[in-house]
Amino acid sequence: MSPRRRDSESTAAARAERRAGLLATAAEVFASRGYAATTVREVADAAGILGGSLYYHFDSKESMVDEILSTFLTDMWAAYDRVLGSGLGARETFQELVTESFRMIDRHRPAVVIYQNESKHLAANPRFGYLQESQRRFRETWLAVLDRGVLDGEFRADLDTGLIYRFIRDTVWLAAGWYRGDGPLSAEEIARQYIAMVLEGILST
Amino acid sequence: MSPRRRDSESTAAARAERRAGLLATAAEVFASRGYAATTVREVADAAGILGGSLYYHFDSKESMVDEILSTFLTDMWAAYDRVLGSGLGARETFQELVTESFRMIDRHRPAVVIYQNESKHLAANPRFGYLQESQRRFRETWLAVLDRGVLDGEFRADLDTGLIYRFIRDTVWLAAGWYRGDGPLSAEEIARQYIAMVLEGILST
Amino acid sequence: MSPRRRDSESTAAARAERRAGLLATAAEVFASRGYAATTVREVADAAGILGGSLYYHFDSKESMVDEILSTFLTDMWAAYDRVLGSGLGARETFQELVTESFRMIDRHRPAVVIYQNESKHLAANPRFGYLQESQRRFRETWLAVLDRGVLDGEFRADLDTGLIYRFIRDTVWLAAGWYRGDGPLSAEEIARQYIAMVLEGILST
Amino acid sequence: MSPRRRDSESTAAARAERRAGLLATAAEVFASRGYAATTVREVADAAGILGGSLYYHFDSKESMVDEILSTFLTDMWAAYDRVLGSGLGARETFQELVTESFRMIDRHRPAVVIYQNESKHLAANPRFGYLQESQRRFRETWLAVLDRGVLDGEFRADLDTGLIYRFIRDTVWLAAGWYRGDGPLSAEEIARQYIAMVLEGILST
DNA sequence: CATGAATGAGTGTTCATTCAT
DNA sequence: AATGAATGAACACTCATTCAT
Repeated sequence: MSPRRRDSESTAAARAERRAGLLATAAEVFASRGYAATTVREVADAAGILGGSLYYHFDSKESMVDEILSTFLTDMWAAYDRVLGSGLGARETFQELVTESFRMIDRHRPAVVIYQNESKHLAANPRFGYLQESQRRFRETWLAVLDRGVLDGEFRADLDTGLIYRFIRDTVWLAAGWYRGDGPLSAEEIARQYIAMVLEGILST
Repeated sequence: MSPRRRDSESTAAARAERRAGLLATAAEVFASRGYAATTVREVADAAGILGGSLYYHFDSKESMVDEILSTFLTDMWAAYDRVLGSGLGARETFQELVTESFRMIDRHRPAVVIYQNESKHLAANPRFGYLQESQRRFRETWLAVLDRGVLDGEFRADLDTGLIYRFIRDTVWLAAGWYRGDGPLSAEEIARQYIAMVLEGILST
Repeated sequence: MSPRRRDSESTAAARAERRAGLLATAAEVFASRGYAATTVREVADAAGILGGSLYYHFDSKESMVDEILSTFLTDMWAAYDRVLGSGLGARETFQELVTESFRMIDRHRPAVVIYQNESKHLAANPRFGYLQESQRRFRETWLAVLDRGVLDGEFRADLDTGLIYRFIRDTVWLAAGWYRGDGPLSAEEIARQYIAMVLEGILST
Repeated sequence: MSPRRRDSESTAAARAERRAGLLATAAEVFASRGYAATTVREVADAAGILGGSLYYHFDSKESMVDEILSTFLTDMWAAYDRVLGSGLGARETFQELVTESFRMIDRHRPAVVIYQNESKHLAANPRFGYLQESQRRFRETWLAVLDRGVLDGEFRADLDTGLIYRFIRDTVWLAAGWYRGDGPLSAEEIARQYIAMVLEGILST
């Protein structure tokens, strides 16, 4: 490795690190104020620079959310695919997917909040076509798990799986709105309680 | 009734009807595009008038959401209070509250969507202080039902009621995002399935 | 006089009276809030009718000021012409013109205030060409009186009459800004004090 | 002085200079068109930039007049206080205050015009409370000078000082409406003539 | 005569974005 | 990398004016 190469690598790495830091800041602000309601200046203020300076790092405000959301979704699908590829039964797959979802909230909380609040509006933009694609796949995945569970006799036969899917999807991601990483409950603990509720119900037996 | 009174009544009624119609239009647009992202001109376009004309009927964009949300909340609390005052046990109260919630979604769908998406940001404005108050009361009400159910032995003793409350709150209102009054499922049918899931779980027994 | 004519006369008279009443109201509002800053609705509110209703009586907001100002100026020039045609000397003419000016303030206070505050801006509009014409004649008249007074030896020979004219013009009309018809001083009393100051100075002798 | 300090000083100075230049332009436009009737775009046009660009330098149209007027008043009171603190008699104080006033017109002509035309309306806004305070002090100052002059026997005993004060106030500031710095008369020359008129009258002796 | 609803041009202001330095 | 000044389109809102009733 020549010093020259060393330099260009370290500057490229430094640049990537700066981008990531700025994106983390932006995600936090977008999540708390809402993407549309957040001004570029607010993001810049939070990062300690001037509004115009952000444009050295990013093409536009839109490209910031874009990167935030796609990073999160890539990570999420990697985790989901790991679960789906491990040959578990419906019930165990259910448990693992829920658990991974809460872990995602733990790791990407601002991104999940943005995803939950803004993806419906953003999806109208062709640039964010992958959001619709991801939602389609998400639905497909969950329905398959639920349907197989019914078929295998693990889940109740009278379930409207389309309906149950919607309830699950909504609750899982909305937890990002109130989850605090520093609170008393770990992501795994929350997942356990949630799984217990959905699998066994809240009635005493 | 003199003709005079008749006239003033009918014009007052006509005015109220026009307001209500415009508010319904505004609610629809706010719900689908988001309050902040919706321009006054878009609302006016949807109503078939010009932007400025809305200001003959309303003071501001803000006063429109205000009226939309407070009308919904007033109606909702009337229904909730009817249930809470009828002396039912925890489990039946739970069922009735959930059912009423889905009926609200049926009757006030756009308002519920707005409430769900925007109330966090709007609540920062003193004018919308009633949103925080309503949320506080909502939480109090549901926690009381859940806690009593645990105490009475109707609900499982190991529930983290604070956590369950959050899950219920999220799912119930988020259903407004996908519910269609003209779809195959009535509000009562959706409520029944939801109640079954939460009370008994999705496992086969 | 036929009853027919009587009717049309009385309605014409009633209409003229209504106009005059509305104009008096408008003048008051224009004077206190400023012409540009006053909305048509404010004038209508003060008159106890709705904004649009004013347009039954007047073509436009502009035509209201127009009528207010031209009525005042017509009255003023009639009084000035009476003085100028009575063959008085420079000093007595001076005294009489000042006295008439203060009487004008007494009778047309709101109009004078509007004239003072707005005529400079209105004069740019061709419709108000008579304002410039009136100002020209006003200057001519006063300069003639001052110059004759100097020539006749009644006024000091070292006066810059152009300068003195401006001072007089400004003070005389500006008095409309603070004069109250119901205050302790009559228009004639104020005129006397003003004349004494300008003619003899404020030094003790 | 390090280059660093040099830089930050020169940019801060450049910024202040730009502000001052824009304010001078704004004052000119406000004075000639009237504050309310002037649009922000007109100010910007006069400055050779676009409407929105003004908001990089100023918070609002209001904050521009605010700065214009308060700068003028601060300067004026500094000059007045210098005169009042120099232990002169009533007559000489009178002469010096008048002279300083005309010098103010010379230096702050547009600001004086705005002050004269708009302060009555602006004073209704709490932000401009200092206008009322300044007017109160102005009146107090002049009345004290006139009253002392009467007491000391320098001014005529039969003066209604309240009335004379109003005349003086009006004329002095209204001169800003016609004074041209490049005209034939200097501020001091105008002051001399004005003082002569008020002190000794215009009658020949 | 007056109302009530609407128009449409224009106002102050915001904000994502650009670019010379 | 970042600044600071500017752009220009868009926004919420205002208001003189119109007109059917």
